[in-house]
Amino acid sequence: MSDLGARLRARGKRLTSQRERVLAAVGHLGHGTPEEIAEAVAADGGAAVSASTVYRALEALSELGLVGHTHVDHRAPSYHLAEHATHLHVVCRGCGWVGELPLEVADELVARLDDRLGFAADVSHAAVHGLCRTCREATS
Amino acid sequence: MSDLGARLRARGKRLTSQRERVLAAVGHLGHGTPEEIAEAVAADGGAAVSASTVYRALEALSELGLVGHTHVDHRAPSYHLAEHATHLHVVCRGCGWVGELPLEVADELVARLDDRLGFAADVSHAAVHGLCRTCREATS
DNA sequence: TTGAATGCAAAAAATTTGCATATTG
DNA sequence: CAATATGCAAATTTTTTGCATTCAA
Repeated sequence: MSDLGARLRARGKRLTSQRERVLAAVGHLGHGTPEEIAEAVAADGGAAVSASTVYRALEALSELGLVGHTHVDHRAPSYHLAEHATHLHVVCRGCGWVGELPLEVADELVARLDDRLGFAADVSHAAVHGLCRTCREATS
Repeated sequence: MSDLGARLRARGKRLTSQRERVLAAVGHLGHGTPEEIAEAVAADGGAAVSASTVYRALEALSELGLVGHTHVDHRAPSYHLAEHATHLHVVCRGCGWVGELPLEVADELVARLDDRLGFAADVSHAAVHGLCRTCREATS
């Protein structure tokens, strides 16, 4: 992966310590809500960053494609590094159960999106909703 | 698909006119945020329902598996009928572009989830995030 | 009846925005 | 320097809760 500063500059943005720290925190946490990320940043030794800066940093990093986010639980976006080795979340609408699966299960979907639209899908950490075996039987 | 009242009762819940109207509004709208759904319900001729009731009704209907929701734009869950004939959303993290594709592109993924977990995935209206062709080139 | 559901209004979250000030390039 | 980013605090927006009241079963 290339240099953060260069990537930011390529988009007319600037490299700041806050952005570096937010990015580091996301990588360190694996997954985290904006609030958790803010806490992690505050705990890295430096001064705390304001909530708005965390939001703005995450937005900037998302535009660069460096971080992504998912809505596993509906209230609370969870951010992660785009390149983080990952899984796919499977969320049950009935009981809230959350399962994980290797990304390979979505390989074909990703390939099709690339073929048809030239779209680079980031399925890592994506959440697929539905009903788990138990709820599925209970609801039929 | 069975009767709404029976389904609710099977879960110890009750059939109310508000729940019927919320369900009807979701079906009529196709897609809608809780707020839009509340407006649609208010416009159906009956009395307006309170926001909290809309939230509670959507939650109840989701538990039954009758409605689902997606986060196309991150702020604002969009609800839809689980059975509504639909598409898959493709959302670009860079520019916000939203595309649509037939559900078939995810057939294999759905089949795998069923095989491996007995999970009934509702990929309809699901949103796959990533970078569109344009942003992809701009960011590389 | 009896417990579940509703309506309201108040309370919480979770974000976003305006602006003066500090920084990067 | 000029333009972008940050910090704060205030303003929004979105959801959730407490409770008295109403309604379904």
